[in-house]
Amino acid sequence: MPPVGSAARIVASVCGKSSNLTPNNSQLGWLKNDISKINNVDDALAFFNHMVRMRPLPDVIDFNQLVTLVMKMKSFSVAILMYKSMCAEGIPIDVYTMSMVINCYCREGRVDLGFSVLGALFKVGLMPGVIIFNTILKGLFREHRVREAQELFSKIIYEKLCEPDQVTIGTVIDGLSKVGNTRKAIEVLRAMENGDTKPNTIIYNAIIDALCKDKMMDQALGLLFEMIKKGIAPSKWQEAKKLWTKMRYFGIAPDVVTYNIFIDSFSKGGLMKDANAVFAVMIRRGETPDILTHCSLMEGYSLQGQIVKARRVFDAMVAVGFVTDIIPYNILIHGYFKVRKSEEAMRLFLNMPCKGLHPSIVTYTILLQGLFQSGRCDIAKQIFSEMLLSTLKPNFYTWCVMLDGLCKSGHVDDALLLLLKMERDGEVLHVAMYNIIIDGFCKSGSLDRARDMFSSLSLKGFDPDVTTYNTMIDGLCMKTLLVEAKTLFDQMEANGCLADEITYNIMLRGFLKGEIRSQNLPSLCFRSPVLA
DNA sequence: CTAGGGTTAG
Repeated sequence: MPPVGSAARIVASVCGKSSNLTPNNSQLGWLKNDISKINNVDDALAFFNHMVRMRPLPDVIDFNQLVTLVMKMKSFSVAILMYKSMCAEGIPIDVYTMSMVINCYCREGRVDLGFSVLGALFKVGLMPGVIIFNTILKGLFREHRVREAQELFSKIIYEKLCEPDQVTIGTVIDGLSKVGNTRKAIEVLRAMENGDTKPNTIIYNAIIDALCKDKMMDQALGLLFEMIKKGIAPSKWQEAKKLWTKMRYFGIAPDVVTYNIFIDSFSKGGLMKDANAVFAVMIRRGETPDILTHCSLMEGYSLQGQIVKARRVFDAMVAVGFVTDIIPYNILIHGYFKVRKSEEAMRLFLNMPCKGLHPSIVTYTILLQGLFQSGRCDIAKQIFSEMLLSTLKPNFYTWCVMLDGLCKSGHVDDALLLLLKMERDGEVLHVAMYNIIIDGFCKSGSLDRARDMFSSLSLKGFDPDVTTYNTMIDGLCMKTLLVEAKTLFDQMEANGCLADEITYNIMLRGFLKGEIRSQNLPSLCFRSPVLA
């Protein structure tokens, strides 16, 4: 953590004195008026700097309002800087200020620092209320610290740390749902239905969303096994429908979010008829579709390759001024690449700045992936180097797309060079990146290099994952090195890495293709979920 | 008149 003392000077040096938003205390209520006019972080910082220097000091509420504004702009680090500066300058702070700072830390994935502010809060004799506990609960779930979140929830209830409310229980239900523990989430919901704090729309939405996403998982698996008929309705989906019915029984109205969840889920599952049916219901019940509703429909059509329909939704969104965000662009660009219309995708990309929208790292990642897939790897490389000169930083997905694109376009050595450069530059690396290179080696006939990289993984501090093994086993099977493949398969299980459907498919295909009725085959068949 | 929970893109 940076030292606290110099924060005010940092603020002062960052913002300078160029702002035209200078406090003017000639009239009563000037401060709130001016704060409400601020619409960017620089002005907020400049205004904060002036407030700090005013005598008498503005009220703590004024400071809090400014911090609220900065948080709405998602500039959490700036809000934290303001808080530290206030502490250093001896400006009074209250529970509101501290709860916001705790939230800032939580939103940045630093719930640990949130706890330290909580400690500071106790130290100055303040007591956290239910809101602060809710914030911390959310922060724990956000960092997948489910155990600790559940423990805190228990403490809240059994040690009466505070009186839990709808938000407390909603946060817990949402957190459990998001890690796939819908069973437990529904348990909490049942308890709630019988308790004093009744569930509301938000709580039902959280579970319905989780159930819909489970349905997607079922569908994906079904597709993988090529066993499903269209319109399959797995158990989880029935559960979602039951909840939907139940909501109405309890007199809890579905809202835009509820409809969006269903539309999004149907769209992603390729069930556009159902998505449109829900859309119609939504309209009939007087709910207004929003940006997300349209994005979901657009994505649904895109995924189905119905780019004309997707474009129609996009144009309709533009017409009503809905396209204030890059996400619709990203979805449509992805859609054009999907139907191999890379020129139109590029055209959209180049047009974004004219609309005052700037491509994000996600846009670039979509673009690079599309260009590689359509065989235009020279342009991809060029755009990538241009991007490196901008302020956008490649993330995990971007790196993977680049490495994979280079490998699949026959530039395995360039991919390796890129990975080595990433190692040198201290990029955050992941075993998935090595898997891509290993696959590239296997597919380009350099099995030895694949083996070398595989065995060097542990030296670099990475454990092979199921994909690493699958890749290597596949490479060995391709060369009908079945004994070595089987050895690796056994080693995989011995190392506690569980084989998945893909592993079995690879093994079976390899052994069958090799026309070797190995003694291992019967046992493989028996254990394969495909044939079981 | 200031603090907390739900649905979008790679």
